[in-house]
Amino acid sequence: MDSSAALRIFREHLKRYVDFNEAEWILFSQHLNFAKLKKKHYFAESGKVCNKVGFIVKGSVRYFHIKDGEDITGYFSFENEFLSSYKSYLTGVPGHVYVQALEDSLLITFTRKDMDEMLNDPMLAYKMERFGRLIAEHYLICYEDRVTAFVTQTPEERYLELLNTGREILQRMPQHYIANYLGITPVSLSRIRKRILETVK
Amino acid sequence: MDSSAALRIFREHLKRYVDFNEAEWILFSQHLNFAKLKKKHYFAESGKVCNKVGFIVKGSVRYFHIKDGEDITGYFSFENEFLSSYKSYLTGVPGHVYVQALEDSLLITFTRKDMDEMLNDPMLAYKMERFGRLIAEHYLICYEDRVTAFVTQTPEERYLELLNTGREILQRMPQHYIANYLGITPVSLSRIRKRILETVK
DNA sequence: CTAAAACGTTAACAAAAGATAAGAATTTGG
DNA sequence: CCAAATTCTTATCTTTTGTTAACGTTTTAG
Repeated sequence: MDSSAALRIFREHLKRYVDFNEAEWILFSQHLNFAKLKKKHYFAESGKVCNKVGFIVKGSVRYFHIKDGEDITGYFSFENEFLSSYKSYLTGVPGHVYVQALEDSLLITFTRKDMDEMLNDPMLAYKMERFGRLIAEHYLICYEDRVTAFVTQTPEERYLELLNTGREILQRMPQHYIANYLGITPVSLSRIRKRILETVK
Repeated sequence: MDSSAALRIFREHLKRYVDFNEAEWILFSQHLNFAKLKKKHYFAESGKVCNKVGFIVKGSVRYFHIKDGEDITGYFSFENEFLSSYKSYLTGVPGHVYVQALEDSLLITFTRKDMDEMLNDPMLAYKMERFGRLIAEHYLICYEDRVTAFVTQTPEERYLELLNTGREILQRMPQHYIANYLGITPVSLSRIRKRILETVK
């Protein structure tokens, strides 16, 4: 895929959030970069400031933390989703999360510096504030739902819900990552799956 | 407390996010309402669309879900924080959460309709987009941290962290609400507390 | 192609959490 | 002021999860 095809995909996706006119789009796209992220390479690392946001044109990433020497997967992103170590990007403080490509991926990125320039450019400021608001609101809802699931559901219920709504995760992610994502160990998820199979029988 | 004192507090708090000039502030404040919410009364209810956001000048609220006839507390808000059934407010769809005053509370509120008017008013649009963006980013970070805690920490670790960072919750909320907030039962939290006390000895 | 790594299941045991109930202490709401 | 409700702890029992290790299968990387 070439850059212009990637740009088209990105622009199409952004229509959900903001409608840039031609002049605005030209200004905006001047601040965009294209990046290939090879499998297992990092978009963000714990202990480092993440100064950019990416949009996944092709590929996928996982977010993970390292605790007691073990890595624990907390989230995934796929095509047409954004990725960043958001807290670090937003606050400028080093993050605690690793964001790693799960396959060779194609990204469109912009830096915090570019975003600040756009937020300060009278030609773009309004649209960029709006863009930022709608993206943040979108992910706020995602995280709110996830917290609710942890508070109100058992691991088994969370897995059953994933069976209904998380096709992409189920199809594309190994089971031990999914277990972490659900807040349990891989062994425990294996048992839950067995339990469900026996109940269905 | 009278309305103008409440307004001053609100304006002071908003400076963290947006700096309104006098003309903007006059326009903005025309869209604000003052509301007293008596203890145990609801700001939002499951099954209903929540069409407003509030700012707590005085008081506190808890968010809870009802599952199998039991209520499960998921979150709290105190003075100088916003409250809403955000997903419902943002999407216009009925929410699944109850937001209830824990004490007689004083709120400043605005409706979704008012916010939309402001977002469409050329005099205010830019500042309101910015306001919305920064608020959403703030709560996005809160929820991201919370999800990370559920994925990477045990209930005991989450409680120990609350001991370090959650003074307000610990001091103002009964223990069984805190247990729910941590994703466990009240009985389990009581045991964790006992375990910690015995370890310290 | 092949050795190494990664993945998923299962087993056995320990640790933790859920469910239920009882009882004491505290708070509450007329 | 007082009865009722709430809150917290504790005990008992059951269920679930964590931990560790083993094993076969699949995937990966050189």
